[in-house]
Amino acid sequence: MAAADPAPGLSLIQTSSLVDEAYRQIRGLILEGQLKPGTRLKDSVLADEMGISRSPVREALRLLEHSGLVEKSVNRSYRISVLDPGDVPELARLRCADEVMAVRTIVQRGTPVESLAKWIEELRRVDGDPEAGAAADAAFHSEVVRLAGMPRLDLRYSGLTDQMRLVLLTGDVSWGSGGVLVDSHTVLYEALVDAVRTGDPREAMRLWEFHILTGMGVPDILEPL
Amino acid sequence: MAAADPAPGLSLIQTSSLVDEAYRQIRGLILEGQLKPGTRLKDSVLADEMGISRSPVREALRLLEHSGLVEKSVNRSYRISVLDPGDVPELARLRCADEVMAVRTIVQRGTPVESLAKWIEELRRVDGDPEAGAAADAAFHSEVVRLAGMPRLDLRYSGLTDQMRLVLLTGDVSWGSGGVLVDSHTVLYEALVDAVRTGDPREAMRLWEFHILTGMGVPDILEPL
DNA sequence: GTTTTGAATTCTGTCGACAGTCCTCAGTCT
DNA sequence: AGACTGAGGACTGTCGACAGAATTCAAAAC
Repeated sequence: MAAADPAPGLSLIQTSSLVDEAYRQIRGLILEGQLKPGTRLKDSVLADEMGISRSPVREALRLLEHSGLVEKSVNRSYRISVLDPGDVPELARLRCADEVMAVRTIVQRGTPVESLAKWIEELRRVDGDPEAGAAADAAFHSEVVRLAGMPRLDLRYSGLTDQMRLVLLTGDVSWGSGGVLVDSHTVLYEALVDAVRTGDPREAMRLWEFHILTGMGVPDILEPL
Repeated sequence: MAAADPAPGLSLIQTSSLVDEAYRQIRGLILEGQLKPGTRLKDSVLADEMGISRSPVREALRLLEHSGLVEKSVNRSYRISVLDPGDVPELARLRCADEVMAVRTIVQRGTPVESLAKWIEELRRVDGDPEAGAAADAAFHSEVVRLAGMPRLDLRYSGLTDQMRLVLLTGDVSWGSGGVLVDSHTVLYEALVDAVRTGDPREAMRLWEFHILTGMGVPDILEPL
């Protein structure tokens, strides 16, 4: 234990390990755009910059590789994954599969969905600010997935959002910046509320998928449900 | 570089790293049932048994944790994950989401699906042998996912099958052992062929989901598509 | 001017070591 | 007898070191 734990008081809960810390930091660097896709990542450099040794950094990089944010071949450095627009259709399909399953599960169980309203609110509040709009958009969709109460779905969906953020960082593509964010999500929300009330998820599923596919600019990659 | 590489000839292609080797071996031990769920895994012991040092073993364990086969808390050993029957519904939902998306994608693209026939064949050949039947069953479904041509889907589906195998190892649950494996899969196969011909995946999706849910013993966790 | 070559440097993969924490288990107290 | 306590050993988290492969860069050849 060498790194600076700035909490001198009672830090009972072990501030997780250096591996988790390194993972968070490197992931942050990538997703904040401070390191561009294709950049080479040398574990020794990263370890130096973070003031820790290479072992935890290596484990963190291995995890990032597993979740698709970095790539590597044997005896060769890690590189930040380069996700072109060509990867968007697959990501869109996976996202549809996950979110639609979340919607179905919520409806099947009759889960209350009011917690989504605050994100509609937020979308309205930040209307016009693309940055904040995208964040609220993402939060809305993550919240739906969370409501399904499926921990493994949560996990893989969050990996998916990371990869989508990475696609946007290539710069050749950008979606969802329309000014219709509020309206579009309001439709989804009301459809979900209806579906929970009636117990029939079909219309909500249809709308949800249409929303995702058009939002990501690939409306034609799937037959309508 | 200390471990025995038993290939003395021209091993040009680096036989991957010790991390991958450790990952494969430990995963094998778990899924073959040689280590029961809940068992404590000490990296030092594993490293000793494999004749390598702890570093690669630790990275491998970290990866296994990420894919859900082992669990751990800080400063505490890894343990083989204990997946009860209570985890089956979530796994079934995730499996439905993935396989149904694979079917839709195949139909949308008109991908040829003849490669599935050989697994129907195999199912007929091994009829009566539960072991081999389960293997052919799994192979059939993996092949469908592979046919969708989505690398990320492949990856996460294979993680899913690992977890399903782990559930079976608790011993409290067992599915799919009916003698109807051949018939059931033949129906799926023919429906998929039809769907590809007509371009309408709906009936195939319905049947597929029904097959998965009943096969895993949770027929009622989703409204029929 | 461009390409090739080869040595120096850098980086990765793996190892052994050390400090701190957790677990074990025998001994003690109620 | 059962619960508590406290050494003692065992295991994890992290580090620095070393060998081998990859990258770099400058000099030489075309």
